[in-house]
Amino acid sequence: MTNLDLARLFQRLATMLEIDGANPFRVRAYREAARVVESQAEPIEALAGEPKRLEELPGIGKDLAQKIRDVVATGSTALYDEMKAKVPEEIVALTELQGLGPKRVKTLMERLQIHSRQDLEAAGKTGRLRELPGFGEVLEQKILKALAATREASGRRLLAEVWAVAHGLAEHVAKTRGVQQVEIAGSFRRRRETVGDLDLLAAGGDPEAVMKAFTTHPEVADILGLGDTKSSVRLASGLQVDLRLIPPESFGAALLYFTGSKQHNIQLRRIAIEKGMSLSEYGLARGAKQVAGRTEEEVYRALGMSWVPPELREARDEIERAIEGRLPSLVDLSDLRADLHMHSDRTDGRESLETMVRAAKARGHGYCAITEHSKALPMLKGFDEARVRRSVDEVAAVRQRVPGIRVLHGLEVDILADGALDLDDDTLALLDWVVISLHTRLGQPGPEITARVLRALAHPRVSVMGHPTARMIGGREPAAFDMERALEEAAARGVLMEINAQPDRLDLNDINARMAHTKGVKMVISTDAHSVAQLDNQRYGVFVARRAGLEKGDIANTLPYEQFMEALRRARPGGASAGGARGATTTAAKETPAAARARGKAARGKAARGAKARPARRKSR
DNA sequence: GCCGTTTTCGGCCCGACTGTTTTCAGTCG
Ligand SMILES: Nc1nc2c(ncn2[C@H]2C[C@H](O)[C@@H](COP(=O)(O)OP(=O)(O)OP(=O)(O)O)O2)c(=O)[nH]1
Ligand SMILES: [Mg+2]
Ligand SMILES: [Mg+2]
Ligand SMILES: [Zn+2]
Repeated sequence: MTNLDLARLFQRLATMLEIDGANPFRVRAYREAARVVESQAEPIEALAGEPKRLEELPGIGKDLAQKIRDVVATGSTALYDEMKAKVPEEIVALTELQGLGPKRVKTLMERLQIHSRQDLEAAGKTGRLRELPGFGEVLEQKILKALAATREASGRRLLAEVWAVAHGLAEHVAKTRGVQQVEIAGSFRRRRETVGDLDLLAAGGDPEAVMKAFTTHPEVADILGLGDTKSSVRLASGLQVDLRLIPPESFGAALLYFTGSKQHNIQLRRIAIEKGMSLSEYGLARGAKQVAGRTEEEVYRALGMSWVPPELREARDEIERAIEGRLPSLVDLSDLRADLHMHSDRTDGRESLETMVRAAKARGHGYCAITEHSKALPMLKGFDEARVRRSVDEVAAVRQRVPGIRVLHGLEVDILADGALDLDDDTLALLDWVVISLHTRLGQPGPEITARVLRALAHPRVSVMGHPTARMIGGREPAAFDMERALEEAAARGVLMEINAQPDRLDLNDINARMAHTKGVKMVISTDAHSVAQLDNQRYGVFVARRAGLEKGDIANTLPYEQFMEALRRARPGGASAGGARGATTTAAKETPAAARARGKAARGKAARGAKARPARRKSR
């Protein structure tokens, strides 16, 4: 049972308890346990086997720890079975409909024996909902409308998918007369990989005029709520957008509130209470006296801590660190100097190798790697050994034609079902940069795929593991290998891990990247671009890194070229890059060691020196 | 149900909008 499965069960149990009328704080405890379980990098299953480990998690005490152990062992726990008899599991999903919370769902269940969306729709269509206490005609219509909307239209979306519309709406609101400031807040500002809605914050202007401008935007299909300080709309695409309007003197406190996360807000508010104050979106106050509120910094400072970057506001350990002044100095997009995972039309990319290299250079990169697929993916024209040999000259030619950027001759080599690599060692030796990836047999059971990954990571020519789990957001589940062991192996062997920046991959994700960091693994942020436009996705990878709390020094492709190659040589003395990729048009006269090997010449000298300079780190395990 | 250099009991974040509530509960952010 994965952490996500466990979290979902406790989330469901919380709602069942809530519908049953349980103490709201008890309900909150179950929700909090679900959140904590979901945010753990290590499998809870494993922790459950060791004494006291679960109880060490915040928000999980004796009781919840035991219930988690029950679920891990048997798939359920007595309370869950008991609640299931009272509150059918299917009922829980009804609370996702707007306007239906635990109380009304309880009424539906008890008065009309409604158990499913179908039951609810039938009752609505025959006008039976409006009769119920706490219901009415308006709500009945609202429910019918919510039922008609597809799950997809109202579900979460990729951050990249809403990037443009978010900025468009913010600009629209900002143009309204009198409006002084507009920010996109919520999960968007925290750069979560998906967002449930958009949350806009504005200050200044006449409330009526601002709300009117907002709700009459051409994309707005439906107005869900309309007040003086807060309105909600649904766009034609189904995306919900909330606008909060606040006086300028409260803008910082409001931005803090509206950025969240909810749990971060609650923790800050508790600290305010401890200090004899009260925090809301209007400001931090001692009694009737405003203490802070114009800027976020002001509020954090008044609470005794430093400003927390939005990406870290997830109620993990950021408040503790902000108090102690131990917040990381997060990596920034402008720190990146390379893109080390790119495809061209030689395999499944859209543009030529030269076009991709020029585009990487135009984005300010000092070096890049071209990494076509290998032969395990014949549909994508994956390279076999002969094709790699021809590629050596193709890359050399591009180095000639595009001065000012170093080009690593790389490949994205498939990890075969047994953990062997898709190309022979002599061929791998032609490469400056070896990305290894899982693309096939992703459904292998945990032990099998763990062994497969560990074997692949142990290959001396490997530079980096690409999109490690192969998950697709909203699609494929992550491969079931033991990430902790894989990261330990990578750390011991100096293999890098990729943070793949494709908006629907983001792999490693923030949780795994955080664990990688604690294991001492360095990472690279790469776009895996199949077109020039996709080179701009790098920022989404940076967001993942920032959410993981990573600094510039944790990301290898922030290094200048020479230092990057030197670090690779040190970390991978037997590796693909042992000799260094010397090819660039500026030094085109010099042959790269890889190229030399390609023509059967010895390039032993440089590789050996690299190895001698610093032996491989080997961590005992 | 969790938690604790103020507590092992008694707190647990705080505010906006809606509809039917005949004075505010329910839901949501
Ligand atoms: N203090 C407090 N703030 C809340 C609460 N619920 C939401 N907020 C704040 C923090 C949230 O980040 C912000 C926006 O609410 P959303 O429901 O849109 O959540 P968020 O954007 O974080 O995630 P999302 O991707 O939309 O699901 O409002 C709450 O119960 N208490
Ligand atoms: Mg939101
Ligand atoms: Mg919202
Ligand atoms: Zn791939």
